[in-house]
Amino acid sequence: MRYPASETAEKHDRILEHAARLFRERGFGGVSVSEIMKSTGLTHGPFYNHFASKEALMAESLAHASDEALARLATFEQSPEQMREYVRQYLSSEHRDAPGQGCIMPALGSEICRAPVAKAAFTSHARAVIGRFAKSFPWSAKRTARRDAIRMLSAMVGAQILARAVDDPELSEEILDAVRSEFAG
Amino acid sequence: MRYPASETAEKHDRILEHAARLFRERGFGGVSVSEIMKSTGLTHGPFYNHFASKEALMAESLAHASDEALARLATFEQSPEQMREYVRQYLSSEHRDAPGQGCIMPALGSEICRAPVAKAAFTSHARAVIGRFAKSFPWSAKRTARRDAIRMLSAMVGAQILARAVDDPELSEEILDAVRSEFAG
DNA sequence: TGTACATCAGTGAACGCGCGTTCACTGATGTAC
DNA sequence: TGTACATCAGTGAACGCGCGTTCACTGATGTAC
Repeated sequence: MRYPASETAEKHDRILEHAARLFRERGFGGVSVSEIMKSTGLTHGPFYNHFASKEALMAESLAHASDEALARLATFEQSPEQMREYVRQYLSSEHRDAPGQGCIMPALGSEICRAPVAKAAFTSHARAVIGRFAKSFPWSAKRTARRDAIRMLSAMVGAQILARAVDDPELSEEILDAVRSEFAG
Repeated sequence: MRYPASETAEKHDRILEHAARLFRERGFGGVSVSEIMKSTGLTHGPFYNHFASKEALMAESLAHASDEALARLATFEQSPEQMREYVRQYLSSEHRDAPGQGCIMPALGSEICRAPVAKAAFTSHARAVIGRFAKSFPWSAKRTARRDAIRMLSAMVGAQILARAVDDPELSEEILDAVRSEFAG
């Protein structure tokens, strides 16, 4: 049946929101179109009224998660100390244990390497984050800020992946702590 | 039909070898049992003569790749300069472009986070690599060697994932170079 | 050494299942008059 | 303002497909005598 026009855009966003969370929690391959639609309270049929394919949703949900992440990052760019706090939160066990709300890079990194459709959104996200880090983090020298930003981002992403992949809670904490203390005291 | 007993163990190893390569290239979900068997020159049927399940193969092939990687690492532990060369090779575009022969951490990291069966093998691999790095890399202070080793491993894994996930060859090289120059001049 | 037979890795058809995607149909909403 | 009808997002059955896994069967190998 026909629905109020206002609801259509809202539903599109709701699908995106749920997809972005579920993909990060379980990976692209670990979530079906049906599950995503069910989690928004619909059947799987109208999915194709909103998206051309699952791959298109993957790309769009990545862009959506990127927008959200960059907006959140912006709230930390007011001061050097807040940027350190951002890094502290990134490398927290809370972030480790909630990939669904967290950074797309550790959550989907390995899969994005093999998903051509997803690479464009990932690339522009990575570029944006590197630029923001270079600009806002209290580096010792402006000249090497960009390089330092890349080093920090690499360490943050790697640490979060290792911390999540590891079986032993103590080792997991040790990994987070090692990188946290390097950049955020 | 029955086959010479000597061939059985050899086939087991060949399946492991091909699985370890294919999983790293395409992810656990991106390779079917049939494909793995076909690539060893067999049909899919006898797979279950060798392994209890696909999950069991995932775990065993991870352990196999870990053994190989640690043996390779050992050949670089003769001198500090060789350890730097190891890092240089890890962060090379050759490694980036050949995940099938490369490190399991960037290749399967995100997926291992969600694959309980794979975490034990991953953990013991990570622990071993951290220990070797701490012992053999020319750190400025022995007291902080372990922490430094974790930082370096995190940055290496993160950089390789970012370099692979990124669409733009220039940015990809920049990421590898930033971390390479930090640890290996 | 030669023969008869049990073994068991490999074959390939078949299983149930869930996937991404399609489509004929429904019926409240928005619109034309 | 009231009525008739076209619209189109949602429904849910159905599609072909490939997956992991099973199993009755095959036949060269290894073994018992």
